[in-house]
Amino acid sequence: MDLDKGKEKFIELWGSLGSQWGVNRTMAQIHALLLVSTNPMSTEEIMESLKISRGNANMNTRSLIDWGLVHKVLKHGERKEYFIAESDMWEVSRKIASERRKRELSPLIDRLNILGDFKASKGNKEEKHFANLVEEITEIAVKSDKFLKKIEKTEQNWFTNALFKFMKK
Amino acid sequence: MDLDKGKEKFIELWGSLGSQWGVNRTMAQIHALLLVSTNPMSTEEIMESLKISRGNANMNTRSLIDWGLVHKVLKHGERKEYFIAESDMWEVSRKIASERRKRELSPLIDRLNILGDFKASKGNKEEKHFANLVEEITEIAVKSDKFLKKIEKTEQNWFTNALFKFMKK
DNA sequence: TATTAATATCAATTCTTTTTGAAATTACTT
DNA sequence: AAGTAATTTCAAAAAGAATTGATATTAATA
Repeated sequence: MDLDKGKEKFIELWGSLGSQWGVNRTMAQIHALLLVSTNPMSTEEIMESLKISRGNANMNTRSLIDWGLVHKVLKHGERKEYFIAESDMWEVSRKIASERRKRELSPLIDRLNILGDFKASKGNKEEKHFANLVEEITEIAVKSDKFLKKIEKTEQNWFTNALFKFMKK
Repeated sequence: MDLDKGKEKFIELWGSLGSQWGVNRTMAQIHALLLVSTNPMSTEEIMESLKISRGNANMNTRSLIDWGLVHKVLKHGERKEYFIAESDMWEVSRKIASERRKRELSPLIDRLNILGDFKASKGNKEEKHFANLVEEITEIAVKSDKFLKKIEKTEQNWFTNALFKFMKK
């Protein structure tokens, strides 16, 4: 497989994966495109490469910036903005974990706490069952949240080592 | 908040969450309904409770069974099938992790390996960059895969304890 | 083996999400 | 401050995903 073919396949792969980590196809494709590119790209170049509209390119590039996965680069003497992707993949994983925690886990915990008002009234079997369910889910959500927060703060090597030990048994 | 209102809120919450873990709204709602219910429910009852069509109820109930999150229950002397949800939430988490690993991580690794043929030809800067990227992603995917496999096999208490220690620092 | 009661299927429809592209806005440059 | 080159916005269109419901299939009973 030659380089261009490889890049193309990679963009395709990353795009189809996007939905798995909470991102639409175009956003994932732009990300992939910038990941494989060795130099910053302009909106025009992104549009051209992926055959997408200006609006689409603009919106999704900005989303990637919001996620912290892509950065603006200004070229000396040029008016146009260029974009470059964070290419340390451990850092990328951290950013995605962080963003999803904020967007998904935190609101979940808030909403579970509302249902948790139930804990007080452990009356009949039905109520116990429900209270217990909410409690268990809350516990898992809170633990996951802590776990991800930890990852966010952790050094790459420390983390991989710890994980490795952990997996050894 | 009274019990029925609580259950209703829970079903709504779980349904809206579904897409985050790779499942459609109805599938998540049926799951929630069976989780809060203290006794097995028939397709009719599910249709009625959630106000959904027979086809929809049937397809999504079967998906839940495929995921291992719901089981068929046969009532003595009755022709109808009833459904019940696995209600130990740690077990539920494990099943979801397991299923997603199989559906998402494994195929990803396969596809990355194809791109990885590149590793051999570390020629110019461009090729190095790309080979390196694919390698890093593969490494993360393989580590995650191992991690999830480990969780699949692990006892609940052992796992939570280990995770707890791990998070302590 | 005919009847009936249930489950499963899938083309058509509805609902949701993404994408387009033209117009509005912003911000350099002369 | 007028002109130009870029970015941003957003209503409408297209694409994609989920749902319906009528029909087909399966399997239990008489």
